Amino acid sequence: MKERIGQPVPARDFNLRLTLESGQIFHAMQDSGWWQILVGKHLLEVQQNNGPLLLACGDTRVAEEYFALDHPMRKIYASFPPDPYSTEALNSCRGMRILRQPAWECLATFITSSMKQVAHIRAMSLALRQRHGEKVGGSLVNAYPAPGRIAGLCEDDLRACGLGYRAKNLLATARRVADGTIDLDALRTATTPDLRTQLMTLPGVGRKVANCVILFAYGRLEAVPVDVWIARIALAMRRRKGTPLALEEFASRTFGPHAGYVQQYLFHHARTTGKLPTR
DNA sequence: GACCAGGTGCCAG
DNA sequence: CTGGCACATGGT
Repeated sequence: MKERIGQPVPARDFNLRLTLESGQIFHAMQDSGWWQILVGKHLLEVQQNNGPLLLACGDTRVAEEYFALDHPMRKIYASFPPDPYSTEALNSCRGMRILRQPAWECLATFITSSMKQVAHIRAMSLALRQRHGEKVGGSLVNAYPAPGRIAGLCEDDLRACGLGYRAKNLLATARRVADGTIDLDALRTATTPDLRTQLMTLPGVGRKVANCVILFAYGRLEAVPVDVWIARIALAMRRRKGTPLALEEFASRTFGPHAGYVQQYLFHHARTTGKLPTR
């Protein structure tokens, strides 16, 4: 049991555990009361007990950026829709942040997420990291394997990590990133529609995965990934069937300017309680 | 065993 | 444009 103090980082309206367990990232590790989170190859070791974020390892600026401590939470909460279900989700998830993830690991992880439960996504992510990622000193998990690394593997190497039919997609996308067919960094300046169009050219990236990357890695807080839970919720609130795209447009309209935040709170609330809006 | 999971891509009508 | 189906894997 290592004893560490940790440098306090002011963090109002921030709930570390909730944020880490909300289905945005799948590789956070607990180590005797501290959380280890790898941001690319940068190790953060943090904990929170009813107050500031305590940082035992890692750069303060990296932590502030990654945990998005600059997000204007009061303004975001004020923009939540006023219906009872959204209010309930807000109250039960207060302090959950939309992280700023490195683009590649976010993209890759959500390619592997299709038709998988959160626990399975985590298992695949950890297998990929431990078998093919670079070691990082002091970290229980390895870094997410770089595009070039995955590009050099074969489909069976990825299937051995539990990816199933997703192996082909991750491999093909890794090769396109590695050979420069798409430049994830250059896309930062693209408009959201252009960004989405570009991401959706990649194998295994449909509208939902693209929106996850747009929200979780590119910080476009208006993006709304429509998965099975959000579809159920939107259906119950809208009381009219529709295509996934129609449901996304409904959500974008109804959830307001920070619809991505609302989406994440509703998703987590629904997934963990099983409750849906009552019409 | 059936059913479901933070979907995507393809094909028929 | 829409609906239906295959695609791997692992857990109730």
